[in-house]
Amino acid sequence: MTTKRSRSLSSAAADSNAPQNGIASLLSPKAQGKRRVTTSSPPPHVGAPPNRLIIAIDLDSFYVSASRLLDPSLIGQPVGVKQKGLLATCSYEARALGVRKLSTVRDALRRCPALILVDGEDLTWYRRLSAKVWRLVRGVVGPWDGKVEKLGLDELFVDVTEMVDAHIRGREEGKTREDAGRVFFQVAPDSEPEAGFWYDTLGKPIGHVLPLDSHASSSEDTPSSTYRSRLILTTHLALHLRNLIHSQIGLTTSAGIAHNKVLAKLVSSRHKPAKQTLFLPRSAEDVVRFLDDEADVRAIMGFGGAIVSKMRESLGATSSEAAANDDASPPLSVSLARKAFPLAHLTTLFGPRLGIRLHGLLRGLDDEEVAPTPLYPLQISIEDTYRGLKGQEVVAEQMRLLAASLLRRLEGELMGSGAGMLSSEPGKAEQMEKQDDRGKWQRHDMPLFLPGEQGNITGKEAPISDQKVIVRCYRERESDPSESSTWQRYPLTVRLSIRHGWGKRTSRSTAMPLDIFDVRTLSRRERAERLAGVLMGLLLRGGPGQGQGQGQISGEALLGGEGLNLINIAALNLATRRPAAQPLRTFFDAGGGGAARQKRDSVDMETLLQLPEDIRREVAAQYGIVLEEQEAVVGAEQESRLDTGCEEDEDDALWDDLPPIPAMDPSSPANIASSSLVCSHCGVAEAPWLQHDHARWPIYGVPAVLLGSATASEGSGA
DNA sequence: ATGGGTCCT
DNA sequence: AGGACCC
Repeated sequence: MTTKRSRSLSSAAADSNAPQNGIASLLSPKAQGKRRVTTSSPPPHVGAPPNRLIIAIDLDSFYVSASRLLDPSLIGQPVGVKQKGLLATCSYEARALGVRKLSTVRDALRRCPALILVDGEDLTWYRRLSAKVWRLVRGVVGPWDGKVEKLGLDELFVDVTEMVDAHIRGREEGKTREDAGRVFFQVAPDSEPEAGFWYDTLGKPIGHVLPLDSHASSSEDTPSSTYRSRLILTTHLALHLRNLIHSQIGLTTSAGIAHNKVLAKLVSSRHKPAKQTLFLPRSAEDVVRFLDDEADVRAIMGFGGAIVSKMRESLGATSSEAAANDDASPPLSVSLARKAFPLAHLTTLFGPRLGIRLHGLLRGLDDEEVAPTPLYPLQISIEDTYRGLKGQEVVAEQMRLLAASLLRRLEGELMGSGAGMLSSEPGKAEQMEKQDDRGKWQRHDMPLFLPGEQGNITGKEAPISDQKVIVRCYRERESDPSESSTWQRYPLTVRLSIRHGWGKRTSRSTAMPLDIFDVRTLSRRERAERLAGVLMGLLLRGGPGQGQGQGQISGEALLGGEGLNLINIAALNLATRRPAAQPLRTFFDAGGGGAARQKRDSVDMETLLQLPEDIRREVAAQYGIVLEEQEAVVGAEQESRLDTGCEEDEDDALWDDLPPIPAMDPSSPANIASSSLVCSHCGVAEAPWLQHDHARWPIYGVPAVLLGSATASEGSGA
């Protein structure tokens, strides 16, 4: 995106279908050139590069397969993995006996008394295995700037464009090994025994191909045979990755290969388990025809419950009245959605950005990049559900339990020894890790508990009538944290979310008490106690401001009507370095917001201006935007952004080094008007509205008496 | 429904 | 802080 491509405004109204990543991207540059002469030029697309090669990988019935790695006696058996009263997933053997994913445990047992239940509420093992798969794949494609994105625990998106094209370049330059009509695809730049795979040069794809007649008739013209062969080569790479996951980790996968994420994911589920599918359309009509096979728009990633229900509502207003409810009504088909919702309709319902995106999705257009999953997550949270949790002590007790288990997770996932986890060779280290891991896990059989129908005293759970049913739980033996292990990330914020019997979630957040990081001097119980204290404070005494009008979260939540239904605790805002002490929040609230917000507001215009011209005009007209003016404004913004070059934050940098006070330039007259604003005690220049706090809590924003002690406690309202 | 996650507004 | 999406 470095060079600004000249925009040919003369491009005819051509086709709103012609495409960001539709059929234009299926044409080689050469073919595009030809097409440009005969018809009109496709709108220049600024953004996702065309011609991407995307693999979507799906781990087959992941919870079941992962459980089987821990407990081989589950192999070949009907297995259901339960979370509370539901089956999160079940084995294919169970499905053959009539068990359905997401059915209630009671239903499943009725249909299949032999069903073996596995506890899936503690995700530790699944999370670890999932991360291992991600690291394995990233280890292969990473060196080529390949991107690997995790979606949930059991799906990956992989962008292998660079990797495949590098191979093809090497092959054109005669740098690859060939033998009897076969070529070696070397997947690691300089591996000792060459890592990679052989493929034949006949150009036959591996696995299934859609649309069905797509590969049979190989007309030479459109789309370009080069692009087709790149996709076909990608099927070999996909198989290689899947073989790797199977041999190194022991999981089978399904995969889809296409030129964008949405289509790759769609085809990956067309042939299931342990199969792969290539999407190889010859035209935009092929794409649309393929999508029209879907009876439910919800199959398209991006169409969720809220969107579909809003669409159905809007449809019901003009056609039938019975569209009110989600569940009972028949699904909205892709073809109906496309015909009934022209662009203007979608942008009216959902705004320009989302509207345009959905409009594209209905035509198979998706320029969303594969976003590499970072080494550490952006947030870590735990939650549990209840049946009307009431009473301050009862709630406090649960809070302690949840706090302790959050701390266990933070220690497990955010502590380590610096460079430890990176790029281990697939050979020994992985094997060691594998065996190590599994030895520490033990099975415990617990009686089955299900949410009770009749109100019970704890408000939690009641055993179902048949006491003989057991649930297999797998737990890791706790091991001592090694001496060299230190925090790699520090969550600066903790957020409490709750749900009452009735309504939606509400949440609020505050600074993380810093002594939870003191693993050497404080026991987990002690640290959990402190965290739980902060959380109870959040629950009881309303929001950060004093006179908050909407304090629905407080008081009555503990005693009133229905009690708590859900508690979720999240650790977020993960910094790379340990904060010195509690930051002054007011400082950031005052200083930080403005520039970033402005930037974000301008994004809408930028994306609007990047659209194909006809769509841009249509949306602009609908919103009364004068395009010429906006082009000038955005252009100026882009240039000034280059000038300043000071990007600043990038989340951690802001928080890292320093207590916040020096972050504001004290020498700037705009900020500090007179020397009377310099603190008489410590000499730090302070904005007027902070003088009071600063006097109470010099420098670090905590009371001075706490600075000497080993652990500065939270400096919140004392 | 569950026990998580992501990004956008 | 809440809402949408994903699994």
